[in-house]
Amino acid sequence: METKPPDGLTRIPEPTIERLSAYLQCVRVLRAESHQSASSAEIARRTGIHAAQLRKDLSYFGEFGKPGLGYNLAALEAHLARIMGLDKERDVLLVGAGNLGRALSSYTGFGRRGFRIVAAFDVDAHKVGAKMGDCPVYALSELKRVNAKLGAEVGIIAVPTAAAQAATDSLVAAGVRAILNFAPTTVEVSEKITVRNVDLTSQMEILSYYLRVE
Amino acid sequence: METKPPDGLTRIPEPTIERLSAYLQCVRVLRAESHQSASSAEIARRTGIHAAQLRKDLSYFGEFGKPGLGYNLAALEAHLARIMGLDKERDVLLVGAGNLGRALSSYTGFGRRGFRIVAAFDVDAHKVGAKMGDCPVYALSELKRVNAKLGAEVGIIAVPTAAAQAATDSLVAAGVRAILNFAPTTVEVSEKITVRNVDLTSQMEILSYYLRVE
DNA sequence: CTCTGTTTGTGAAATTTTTCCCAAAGTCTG
DNA sequence: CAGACTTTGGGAAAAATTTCACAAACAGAG
Repeated sequence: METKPPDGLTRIPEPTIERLSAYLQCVRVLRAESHQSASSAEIARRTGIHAAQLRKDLSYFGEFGKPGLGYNLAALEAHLARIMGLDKERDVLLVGAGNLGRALSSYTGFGRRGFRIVAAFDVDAHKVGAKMGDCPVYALSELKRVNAKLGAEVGIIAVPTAAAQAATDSLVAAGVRAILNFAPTTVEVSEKITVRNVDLTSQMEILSYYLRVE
Repeated sequence: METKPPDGLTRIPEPTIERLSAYLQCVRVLRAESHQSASSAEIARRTGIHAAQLRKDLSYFGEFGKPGLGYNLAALEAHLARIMGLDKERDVLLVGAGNLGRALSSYTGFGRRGFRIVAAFDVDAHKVGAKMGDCPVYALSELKRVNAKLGAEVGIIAVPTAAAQAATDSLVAAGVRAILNFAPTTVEVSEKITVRNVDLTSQMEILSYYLRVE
């Protein structure tokens, strides 16, 4: 168990990043159940991820466990949160005030994790001006101007397919660097921007594939 | 270009299945733009997936292209739909009639792809009896009884974390074989059942990671 | 302080997935 | 119908990711 150079250089595999979030979720549950510490085997059992995988994932970022004891959960949670950049609140812009947009704006899960939807945007003049929950709805054309004040770096796209690229471009022009895209289409962005696609229909289709075989 | 044994045996990589849905989406767009055929390079450009990847993915299922010409889009769409089991309508049960459940029930994207939410379930007696859009809301306890008639094989979980496992168990007991889980937790199911997790908060956390580096 | 239990972190092996590459197949032009 | 292009399918190489397996680290009991 040697010390590693505090390497900020080696690229972290994307699957690792995706699992980190699962570990964090698991650690929170364990802590809520008043556990003080847990072994990689215990976290593995709960998340369905292989224990060696967990240890290797964490080892990219440092040494957080104690042989014979496992991981101190309070410390691990703090480390994971810091690694994921969750140690500060993030303002979020929502584009699209339709059904999905409304549901997302009232979804409490984001807020609990420090993601605050601070403004919504829509092309529909009927929706502009009103509030959605306690989130003001602006005209899409106002996005850049509004965010000049807000300075949000995260955006959510909840518009129809045809409007997705334009919404993306508006967000990027306004300084947003990370986008959660619910439209069932690939949007083009410069490589500096991170986009994650959450295509509900695609998820259904994938389920359908596995249903296929009786 | 030799013929392959019509192998129903080789396991298809999961990433391949996930991409199949993206190809299908792309093919639909191309057809909507009145294209008759397209090369793997064209589809690759549009989806951001490597052309060789596309060809290999398709080659698991047969030979759908013509050298020098590419793929006939009408035929490819039909093949992809059949491969994914999308050649018939699927009834879907929705558990949870909260904000998210309501948004999902009114989401038109599912319907357009042949997924029909036929019934919703909730523990809250206030919600039971009313309709959500044109989808009836039943008591969760009625799920098995209701589905005895409906025979749906797909379920959506849109309940709080604490209720997710119980919702899953109800769905499985009622004969559901594929589940889309929006609760931010891993649910345990027998290996016969397919679960896909769509954890919105997790997606945000992953974005946060990539935002971290300035 | 020694012996027994555990459990970590990590090289190395195994496995999986992606990409390269090119012969074969087909189109198109003249 | 020959020659120039294009594009597929798929074997083989490369790359990425997961899993194994074990020395080293530490706790706790006696």
